[in-house]
Amino acid sequence: MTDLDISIDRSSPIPLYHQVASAFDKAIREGVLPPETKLENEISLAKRYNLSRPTMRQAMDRLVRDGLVVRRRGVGTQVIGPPVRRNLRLSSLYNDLQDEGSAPQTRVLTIETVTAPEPIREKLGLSEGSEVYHLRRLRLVDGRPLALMENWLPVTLAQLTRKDLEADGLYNLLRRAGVDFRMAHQRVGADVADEEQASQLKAETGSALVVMERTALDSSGAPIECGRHVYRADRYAFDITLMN
Amino acid sequence: MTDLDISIDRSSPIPLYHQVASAFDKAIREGVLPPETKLENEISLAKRYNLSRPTMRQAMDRLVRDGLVVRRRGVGTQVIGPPVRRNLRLSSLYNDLQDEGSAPQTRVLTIETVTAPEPIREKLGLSEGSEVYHLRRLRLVDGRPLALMENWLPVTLAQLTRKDLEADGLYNLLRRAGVDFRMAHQRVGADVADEEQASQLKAETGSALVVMERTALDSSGAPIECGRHVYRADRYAFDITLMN
DNA sequence: TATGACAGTTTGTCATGACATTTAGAAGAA
DNA sequence: TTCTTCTAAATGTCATGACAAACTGTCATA
Repeated sequence: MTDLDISIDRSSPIPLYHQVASAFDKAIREGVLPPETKLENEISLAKRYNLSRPTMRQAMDRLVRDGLVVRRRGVGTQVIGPPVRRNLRLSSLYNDLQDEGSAPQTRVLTIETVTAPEPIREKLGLSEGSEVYHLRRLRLVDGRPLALMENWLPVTLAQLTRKDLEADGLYNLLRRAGVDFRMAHQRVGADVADEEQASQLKAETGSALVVMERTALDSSGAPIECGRHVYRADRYAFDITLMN
Repeated sequence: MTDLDISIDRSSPIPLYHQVASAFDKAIREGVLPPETKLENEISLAKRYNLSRPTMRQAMDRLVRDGLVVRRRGVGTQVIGPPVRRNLRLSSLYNDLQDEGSAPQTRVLTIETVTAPEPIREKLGLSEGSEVYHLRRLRLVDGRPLALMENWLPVTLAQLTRKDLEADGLYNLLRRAGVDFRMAHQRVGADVADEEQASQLKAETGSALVVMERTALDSSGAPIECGRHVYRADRYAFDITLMN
């Protein structure tokens, strides 16, 4: 049972429940409220912070949903522990590498506009004869090849140049062009490197590659982009956390 | 704008907000409320179903969190569409295959208890000299080999026999023994098949394998089990949906 | 015709109040 | 000593009421 000192600014535009939830979130992350700590009951917490009980509950709802605390009827509320990093957000290799503190580099191997080949046309839900960008790029980290990336997207989405693509990640460019990413269907499998892949990735022909295929959708559910990326298996894998 | 007929049973132990949310959930899944349908405002919905507005909001909160509807202040509430299958639940290959309508079979190659090797001891957070089960199994579907699975778990968790393991999935056996799964950290990569793997999986030596490593934790955060599974890449891949 | 202001609409936030359900511990009975 | 019942504590559900913030559409003015 711990008393947590929180300063609540009632003149702030930030909702009260959000201020309280954030303060508890921070205290849990920083270990001020360690796992298994029993929190005061809702009624007394609400009194302590001079809030109504539903407002206090709303703050706790947030923490429960974030997996930081557990509530049991008749018992009380207890800290579970710091949040689990699940890797479920729609991101890009470029952004992921940046988040890790790496400096991703891109070499554009192909940038062309073509009439969408049949499987691409289907994946992107385009009509016959639609034009798409066909991109092939090599991604390097610290000067070392990591992935070969092939992507297809409608030309109507954005104007892309070699220079753009070598300066920033594709998803960043699309976002800047107003594309509204909502979700992506992703499949992770494996393959072995052929001669060209091995050459580009500075690996042995026949070595293992992690293969990721993805179709990204915007908020109306329309496909934006599809692609196939292959990564050196000795340098990359996909981490995720599954929950019950 | 659509009127949805809902029967609410006020004598039922099921909370009112849950009954309403379920009815809307069902209507959205079944296309009765198709994507982009504008729902009535909260106040009039609450009146229609003879509920208080916070109760109606609580039902809508559920739908918003499940990604079925979107709410905009000043505008109203709109159906997004049926839920997206994200594959984020902690499951097992056995259960996944069953869910797909397949009949998984298991051949036990190794079942032994050993003193935990150092990397396993660390992964499972065990003390020096602890005994663990070491399991190696072949999983087949329709008589065709799909995956080679190696798992390690403390002997204190359950009594496992060859017969048990060939009759049911490991996770099912552990659940039946009272193990409380909470989450698992999973990594998906790639490798190439050595001679033994190729032989067991009826594949070519040097062919691509999808590699999944996982450590499962119980609800107290203690590691339960860790394992490394390799799958024929031509037969299996990991599908997931990422959201923004 | 275009822009800005205003009004109406809808969701978001917050409060007070009350009852129901579940849990754990204590007390009583066998 | 063990089992059952009861009580207190805590969360879960639900209601009424009120104000704030964001959005859209309409109207007036330049």
